[in-house]
Amino acid sequence: MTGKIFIIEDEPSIIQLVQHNLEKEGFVVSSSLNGNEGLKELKKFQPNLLLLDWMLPDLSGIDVCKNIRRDNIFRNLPIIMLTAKGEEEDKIKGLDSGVDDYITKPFSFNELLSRIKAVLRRSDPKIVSDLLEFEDLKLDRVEKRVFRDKQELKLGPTEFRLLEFFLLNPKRVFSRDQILESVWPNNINVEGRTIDVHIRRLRQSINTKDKKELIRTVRSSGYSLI
Amino acid sequence: MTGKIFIIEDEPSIIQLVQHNLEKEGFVVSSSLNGNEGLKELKKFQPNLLLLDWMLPDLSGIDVCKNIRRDNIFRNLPIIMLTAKGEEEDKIKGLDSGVDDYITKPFSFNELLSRIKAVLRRSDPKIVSDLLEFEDLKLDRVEKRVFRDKQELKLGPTEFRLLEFFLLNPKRVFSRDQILESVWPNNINVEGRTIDVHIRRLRQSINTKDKKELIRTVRSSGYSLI
DNA sequence: TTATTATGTTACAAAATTGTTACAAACTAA
DNA sequence: TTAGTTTGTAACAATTTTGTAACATAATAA
Repeated sequence: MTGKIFIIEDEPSIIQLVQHNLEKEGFVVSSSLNGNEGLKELKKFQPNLLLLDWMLPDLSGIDVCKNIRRDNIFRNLPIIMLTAKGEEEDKIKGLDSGVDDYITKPFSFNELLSRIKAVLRRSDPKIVSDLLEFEDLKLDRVEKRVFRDKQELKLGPTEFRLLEFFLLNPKRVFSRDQILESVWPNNINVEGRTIDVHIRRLRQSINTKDKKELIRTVRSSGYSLI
Repeated sequence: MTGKIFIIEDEPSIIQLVQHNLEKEGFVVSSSLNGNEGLKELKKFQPNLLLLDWMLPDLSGIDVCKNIRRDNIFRNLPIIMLTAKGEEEDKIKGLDSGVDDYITKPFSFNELLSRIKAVLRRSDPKIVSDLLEFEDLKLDRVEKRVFRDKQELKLGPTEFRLLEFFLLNPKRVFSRDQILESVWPNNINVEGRTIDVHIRRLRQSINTKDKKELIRTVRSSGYSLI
């Protein structure tokens, strides 16, 4: 999961929720609170998919949509429309607005995620791959398996989640706090050197002999894949 | 059941329901919300069967159907039309539109499934095979019999459904919740270690001596066939 | 250099997860 | 009905995983 998703939605709480969860899934996410600004940002951001609210303070979602469909570059940008329940569902359907899917609020994040995956699978199957790769490392999120150069590695649950986390943003340095928040279950608090020890365990698991170190320590900052 | 099914239908809730259940049955599924886009996607997706809504925002189902029947490659694509109740039933029947079957909304999923199977059985009998296989394991869904390498195994009802479930998605890791939802009858709630015990029973039944273990335990995640 | 701080490494007990067995209740077939 | 299956759950055993402390080593600053 490595695509870019743009959100145009005027409710900050929804953006907050969706953005945070999508980033956890490995997407790069950006957003705007209104239509006009959104259209501008869109071109800079070059997303693989757009989440578009139906009711916006300035333009309507439909206007934005039409605008995009006229554009040469973004004509084929997949769009998922967010609508409040009962909110002119008929209009959305009736109008040939070129929306790829729509979902009515309130929705669960998992429901949204599965639709995003479905739409992306149609437009660009590479993006929704459940296989994370980095150098000679492969992690299969469906089968829960990890390979280094053909050879399967045996990781514990936390080691697996930790590696999965790093693979979603290779090369990027994460602080211990960031790692904690993303890898450990919510409202669990571990303290002290716990993460260091888990890093050590992960290192031991993936560093088969005569293979180069893949986890870099950035002193006083954190760790990263390299 | 290994075929590909494409859906053209403008109500996401119906797509959601049908897609989810068809995938449970082992089909690969993709969809579009309108006729024009659907026709394009169709060619990329190369389905074995098409579920086509009668009322679409742009083209009518009939238009789509005619369009397909003119196509050289998809001339013989089996099509099942979905219609709202009383919605011009006569026309559909009367019209020689080249539809293979139709079903009126609302319909039960099982009703749809049996029609799909019937149509597929005519067009491509291999696809509706009721034989699930994995390595040296064979499960016959019609005769309700299981073989491991020629030798018949005797499974209890729950063991059978459990194995059937795993065979529909071999290698994939399922959580206990997912297993519960798919294998146990709806709104039944079992709790605690029930699933683990059933897994143990299934293991005992299929692990004839000197055969390798086929069910993998993924700690903190669930189980999978392997 | 030395002092200080951050990270690596090891060990271990507690906690969590899974395997296994047994058994009573529910269900089936005859 | 009765005899035989099947099912859910509890109880206990075996195993793995986890967090933390303690000590070693490396990096940095003074």
